[in-house]
Amino acid sequence: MTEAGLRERKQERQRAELVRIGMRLFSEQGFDATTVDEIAEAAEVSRRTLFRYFGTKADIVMEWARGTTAVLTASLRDRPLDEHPMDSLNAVFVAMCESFIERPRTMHRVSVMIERTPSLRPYSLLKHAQWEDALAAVLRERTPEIGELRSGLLARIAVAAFRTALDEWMSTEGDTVPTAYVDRAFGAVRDGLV
Amino acid sequence: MTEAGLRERKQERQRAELVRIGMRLFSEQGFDATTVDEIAEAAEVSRRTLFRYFGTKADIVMEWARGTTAVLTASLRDRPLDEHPMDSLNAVFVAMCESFIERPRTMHRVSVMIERTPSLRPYSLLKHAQWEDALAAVLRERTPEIGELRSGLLARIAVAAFRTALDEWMSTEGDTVPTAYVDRAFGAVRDGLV
DNA sequence: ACACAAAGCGGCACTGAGTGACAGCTGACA
DNA sequence: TGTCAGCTGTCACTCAGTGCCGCTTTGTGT
Repeated sequence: MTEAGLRERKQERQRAELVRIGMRLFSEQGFDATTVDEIAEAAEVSRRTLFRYFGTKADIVMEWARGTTAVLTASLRDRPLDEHPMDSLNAVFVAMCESFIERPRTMHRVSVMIERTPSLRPYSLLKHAQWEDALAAVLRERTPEIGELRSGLLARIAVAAFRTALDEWMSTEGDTVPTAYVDRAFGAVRDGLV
Repeated sequence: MTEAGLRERKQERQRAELVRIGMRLFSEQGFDATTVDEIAEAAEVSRRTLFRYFGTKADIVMEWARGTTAVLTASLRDRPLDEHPMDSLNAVFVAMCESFIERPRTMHRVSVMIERTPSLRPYSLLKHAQWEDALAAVLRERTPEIGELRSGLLARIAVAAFRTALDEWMSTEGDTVPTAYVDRAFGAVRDGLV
């Protein structure tokens, strides 16, 4: 049994290709207007095969979203262990914003598109729920004694802060990346909003 | 044009009846295992008519859930103004739980059905987002000087606390209503989780 | 080089959700 | 009581998702 055989790598490429083609068609024609058959045909696989890679059509979008989750969790794993978890989470979201620092307008346009398009709303929320679960898991992995309740709360409150910050920022022109808004929201949480 | 004609009242009753029957079947057999035809047959309407009342199968669950938003906002409006907003929100969620105090097992079964059925997840998140928006709006309506940031954060953190509490409670047998879990989650938030 | 087993793949047929069109019925109102 | 808008059921269709089966590919042992 080879560690990373030809088969596995081929599958990974195929999977990535399907996501790429699917996301392109979705953004061009809309999610509902794009059929699975179209994606399968464009990727030159059978419909049945596509459903072996992705259980549902929405899973293609979720696979794409998983990329952002991976960025966040990797970033959180890099934070010093003696830092307060909420400060780590603050830093993680700020870092994500800063990765778009060269193209603030693009980030603004995409954010508004995703958050303010009604048919896309459920997927955005699904993505945020994915963030919450993944971040809570990393918190427990870093300090197991933190517990389910505390890790779950911290992750959800952090995502809540980010969503609130993004909400404010989306009402602006978006000439700059929303780091200041994120810091302000986390600051409000820290300063005993409670 | 009569204010509340026979037709309108008949429709309202029909609509409520469909929700009642649908929710009963969903909680008995699960959401995916229940077909629209079953619900239609049990309610003695045609499949097509059911789809005129509810655009999708999930809308039946959403209609049921919509009631909860109204309950929450009404409950929040009744809280004393000198109470700390987070305490008001805590009380509001506890009150919602207590309204199910006679049928804790039913609440447990329905909660698990809604939260743990993958195809229902987006709708559950949509419902929570609806709660957040509605509760934030009531907070601003009660004390306009609270501002967008603070009201948004408070509402989202409250819903985060409730979701975390519900998550823990759903892992139990559900012999009792989750009031204790809710209080514990809000307590953790209050006690400077941050 | 050859054979073999396992896994992936495509085709087919099926169920269930959701929709458009059309025809029949019924309640509101003059 | 007749008229008509609006509700209802029937039918036929598209698309998502699944089980089954036979074929092909690929990793592996001899």
